[in-house]
Amino acid sequence: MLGAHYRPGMSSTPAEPQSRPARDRRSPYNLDELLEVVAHEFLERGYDATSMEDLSRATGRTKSSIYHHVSGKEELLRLAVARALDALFAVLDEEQDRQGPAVERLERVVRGSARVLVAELPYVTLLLRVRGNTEGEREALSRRREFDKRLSALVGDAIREGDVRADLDPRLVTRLLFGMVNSLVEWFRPGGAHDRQEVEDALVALAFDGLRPR
Amino acid sequence: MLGAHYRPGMSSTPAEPQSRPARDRRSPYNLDELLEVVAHEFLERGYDATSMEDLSRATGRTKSSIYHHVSGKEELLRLAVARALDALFAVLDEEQDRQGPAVERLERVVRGSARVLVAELPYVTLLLRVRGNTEGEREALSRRREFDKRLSALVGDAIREGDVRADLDPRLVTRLLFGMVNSLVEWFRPGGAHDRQEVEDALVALAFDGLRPR
DNA sequence: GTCTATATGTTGATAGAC
DNA sequence: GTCTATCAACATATAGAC
Repeated sequence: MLGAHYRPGMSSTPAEPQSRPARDRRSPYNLDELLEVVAHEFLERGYDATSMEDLSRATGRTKSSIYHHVSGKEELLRLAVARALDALFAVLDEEQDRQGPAVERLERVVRGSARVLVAELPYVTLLLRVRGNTEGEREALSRRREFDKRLSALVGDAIREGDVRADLDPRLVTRLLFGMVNSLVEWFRPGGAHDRQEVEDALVALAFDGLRPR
Repeated sequence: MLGAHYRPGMSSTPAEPQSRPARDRRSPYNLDELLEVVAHEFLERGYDATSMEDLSRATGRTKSSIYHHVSGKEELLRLAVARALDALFAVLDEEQDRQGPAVERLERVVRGSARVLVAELPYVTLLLRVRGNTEGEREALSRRREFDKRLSALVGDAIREGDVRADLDPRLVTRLLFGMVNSLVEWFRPGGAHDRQEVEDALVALAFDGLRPR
């Protein structure tokens, strides 16, 4: 049965003496390109189930060559999730010192987050799967909590200004709202059934006006 | 720093010759109890990062003893996620042959799903993290897709009956709605800041009526 | 049903030539 | 900056006594 009991490292060509890449996918060294391939591999099998051998194959370089550029597997994850966090914070920072009702800033943050999720899909997906096993992951979680706190404050402002219903706890609302936004990473794929704009609009429509026709 | 750089298997007592349990947590063999501990361990570190050695320690049994009852680590995951799937399908099956408007059945399914998520939190969380690495995981994903299909049909019915807005794609709405529901597993903890009923009500309020005051 | 002991392979990472 | 070769630690899983 195809793929049954497949485990990373259970190479299909065990005769191969070492980690020689199957084909030449190399290009002049470039961290961005390396991270792109690495993130893809981490997503496909999960971080822990992906071996440096897998990364070697996927990047068309030997393990040693990868170790020449980064300290190890953990740093690769750290670099990938930092990319996601930087992009997400950029959205918040842009709205931070803007004028206007909080509810409008909130809507723009929802749209901006959705756009970042789509634009940086692999990196954000990795970020959302981080569990805090290592120091690097715990730092990422800490930055995520800071992000969530600022979101919560924004929702709180919108409630106080009377543009968001006041019968629900702001922290609870924030969690559910961005739980919905973040769930995009579970199914959204570029070129899939729904395009970016349609998803963004549906997200805002559902979040602000709900399922029932008005 | 407590737990810094902790990795499974990096035992804090490396002098220990073998997998002897630190304390006696054993009880007459019981699959339910075993699964409960196992699910907890899988959640804490992730499935791949949890070794049989970790499970041995956590259950107060040796690895061999665990292998006496199950074929291996993969079967433990299979049993755990099957539990979640059975509970979720039970919710749908209960509504399946009920009368009344689809929108009311949809609300009950949302509430029922949220209740299952909370009641079977570890198992559902594991289910939602399954990526399809092994045959057992792929079977779980297949059952999940079947579940999502039935949800989508229910949303479609509610739209046709005019009780859910018709300007949004039913599949897209289903994904966002249950993305929000499923996001509970990321933060809900029994005894935490919010209780089950509050969360359930907020979920339904947000889903059906949205953030804006009516 | 639990244990001790061990087989067998993979893992992340390093040494050192080119 | 890439390679070949290799390591020590750890993984899943099994054998067989009690």
